[in-house]
Amino acid sequence: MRAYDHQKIEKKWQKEWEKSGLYRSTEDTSKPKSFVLDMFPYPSGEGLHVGHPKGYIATDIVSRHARMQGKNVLHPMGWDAFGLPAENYAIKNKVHPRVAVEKNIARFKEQLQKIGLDYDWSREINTTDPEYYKWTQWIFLKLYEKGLAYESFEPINWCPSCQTGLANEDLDGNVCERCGTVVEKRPMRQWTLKITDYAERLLKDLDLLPEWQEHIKESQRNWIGKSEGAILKFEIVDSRKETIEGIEVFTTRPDTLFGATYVVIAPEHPILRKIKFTNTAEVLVYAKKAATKTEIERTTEGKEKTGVKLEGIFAINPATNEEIPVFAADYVLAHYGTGAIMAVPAHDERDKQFAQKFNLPSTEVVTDILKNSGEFDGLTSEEAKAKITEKFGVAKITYKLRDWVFSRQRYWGEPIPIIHCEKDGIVPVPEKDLPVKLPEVEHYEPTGTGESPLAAIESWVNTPCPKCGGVAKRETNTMPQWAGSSWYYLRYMDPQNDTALVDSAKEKYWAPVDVYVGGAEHATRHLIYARFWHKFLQDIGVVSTPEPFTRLVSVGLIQAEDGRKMSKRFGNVINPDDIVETYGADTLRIYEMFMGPFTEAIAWKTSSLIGARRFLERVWRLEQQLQTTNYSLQTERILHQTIKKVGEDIQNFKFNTAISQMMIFVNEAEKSGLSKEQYRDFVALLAPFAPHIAEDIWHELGNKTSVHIASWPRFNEKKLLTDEVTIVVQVNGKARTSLLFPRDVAQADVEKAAQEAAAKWLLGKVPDKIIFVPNRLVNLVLA
RNA sequence: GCCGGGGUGGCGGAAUGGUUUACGCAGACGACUUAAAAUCGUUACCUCGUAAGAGGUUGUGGGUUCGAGUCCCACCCCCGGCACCA
Repeated sequence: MRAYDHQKIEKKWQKEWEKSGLYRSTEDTSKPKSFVLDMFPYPSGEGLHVGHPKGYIATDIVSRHARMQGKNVLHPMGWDAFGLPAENYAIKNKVHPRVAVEKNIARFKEQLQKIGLDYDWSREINTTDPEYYKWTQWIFLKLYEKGLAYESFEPINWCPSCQTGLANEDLDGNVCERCGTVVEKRPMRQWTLKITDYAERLLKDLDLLPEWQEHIKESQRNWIGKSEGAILKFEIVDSRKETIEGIEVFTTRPDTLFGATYVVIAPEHPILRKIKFTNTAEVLVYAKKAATKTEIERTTEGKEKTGVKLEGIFAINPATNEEIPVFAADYVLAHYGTGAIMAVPAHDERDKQFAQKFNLPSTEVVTDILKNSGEFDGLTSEEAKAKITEKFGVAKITYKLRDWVFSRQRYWGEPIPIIHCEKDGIVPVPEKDLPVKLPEVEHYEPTGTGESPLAAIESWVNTPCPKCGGVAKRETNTMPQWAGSSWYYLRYMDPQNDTALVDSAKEKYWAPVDVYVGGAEHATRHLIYARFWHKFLQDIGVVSTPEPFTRLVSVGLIQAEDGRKMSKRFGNVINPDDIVETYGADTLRIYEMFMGPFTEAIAWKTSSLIGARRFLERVWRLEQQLQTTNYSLQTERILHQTIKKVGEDIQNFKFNTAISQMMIFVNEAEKSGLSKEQYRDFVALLAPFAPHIAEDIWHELGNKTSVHIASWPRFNEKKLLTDEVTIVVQVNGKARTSLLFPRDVAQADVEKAAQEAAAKWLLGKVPDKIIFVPNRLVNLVLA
């Protein structure tokens, strides 16, 4: 018998597949399409560890299965190579980011190819390729044209370690997601994208995505943070009761208006600098102090409320016409709602704490229904919300989602295609001049000044104004890490096109992505940004669907054997190259898919890996069990069960149970023998999981073309069932024994036999009731 | 605090309301071998019992049902998202 030499086999078939272009995708409109996508990696310097390929193996199985079902498959791969990880690596290792990225990509690609993934490498993309980022810049110009990209000067999150501004999405709480440093607030000029214009669609269209996992949709809902409420206007009066100003508050509880006993304004609110009160100096000191507090201080002070009363003025509760005091306090956030609230201590925990500290009155106005609320007494909260809003204000919806801070003061990113002209102000780079290429620089370290290192390259910065030809400078900020990944799936459809982002016929054929697999950590980052850009691209006619990804499956992390994250820092990294070398790519693939449910996090265990290898060796040895004459009916039945289950399980990403069913088949085939046809069908089922060994056996069985373009085996419904069934005999719901009957045996026959078999437990009594479940069980019930 | 997902042998895990622990890892015993590895076979939830067997068991406590890991109620614990967001 031939030995199972995984190294020889895997090398041989990988070469063969590449030579024959087996996995090339074409726009073959005669066939149904299947676009299977992985979140593309950023090529870090550490190379892959065994956790990375888990998702790629899954999409590989799904795409191979689709191909065998006669679908036209697009399963591409590329590199998300701009951004902080690549740049920080480059700085640390003192190599140019471009050089580092090229090297890392080569390494990643080599590692991926060893695993035998069916990527169409002719469609490989790289976000740092000018031919690619030309279109990232083009999208920015379109956003600018539509008023969705704007310059702003608001204080934003600044990472003192990465020395750049960040978007809210780049934070974990109040630390930089990349480096873990606590961020500061820093006012600076920046480019911002108006994602908030799309908040409602991003939220509502989650309903168009029944095939997304609920927790991802839930994260996005939380992140968008929609609140429905009202804006109510309170007059501000001085001590002579003369109106000096009005202030708007936002509330989700307009029904509690009669219980509003004071008003709180955020310390940053401009009205504090506009109106006069007797203790202006004290208030401004408080405001200044609040502004310098970091988020950490504001939230870790035990939520002890602080604030200062605005002396000499009052607000008028529009419902009660009572004069109520006004405070500045930092528990009210300037950037949410209107930056001011009506405080209802009886019905809000925070207001209650503040009221207790400052000894303020509290009026209960809602129990089951409204009370102490004048004409609204007796209404339910829901009724009162509508009526009070109507009478005293306007309905208003707010979102927690903030506009996307889109500029980075770093070198390694797409240049923002904008020119600042002394005369014409902001002038977009004309489309024909794209791409604006990232220039070569000697020093690419961040400057920390709020300018990117590009600002120092005068020959690049100084450029004539496209409009007037006069003196102008280029925008020197670059785009964030997430820009290139916000639309890359479209480029795979048409990677070489230099006249359009994507040919519309190709887009109509491939879109949307059928299955998208990647890490759950992208729920509120990449996946929100990509949905935003996609909707924008739909609005300008580039794409034809409302959502980019029909189905989203998040891959569960593979942790190190010690239960921690696999990281060079902990010295617990397992390199897939070593596993491929020693056990083979097919073993690695089977093991990773067999470990447990695909979406769950799970610890790597090298000692369990051997089970996957043993399984493949037993598959290999089945050749010895081949029978030329009569074949086992048992084997045939389990084969058909296996065909059914493996097909269904692949659809449902239940690879672990698909593999265990294949193991059950092998156990049976070893015991009872199998025919050549049965072996052939089984190898076809195995092919998506272990493509090399399957291909090798397939050819050994005399097939001349690849197993990977063979037809997926069909099962016969009639062959799934046994002729005999085991019927469980229960007495009072407790299993006592079991009996063998022909399938579909009559109830009366079973009842009779069961009572005899269970005589011992019936104690001579006759059952009061008999429950019969055909082909499954009989339950003899004694009262 | 709000929301989402979980809790089953020594371990990873399976299980349309119908014999809990499939499949695999680790273990024990046996076969083959001069020996070991590999391979094959047997065994294996817990308690009591020499055994035949009996009883118990899916985080805890209730409920529905002939029958509950699965459905309902309450609680405990773990993982994830949001969070002074009005």
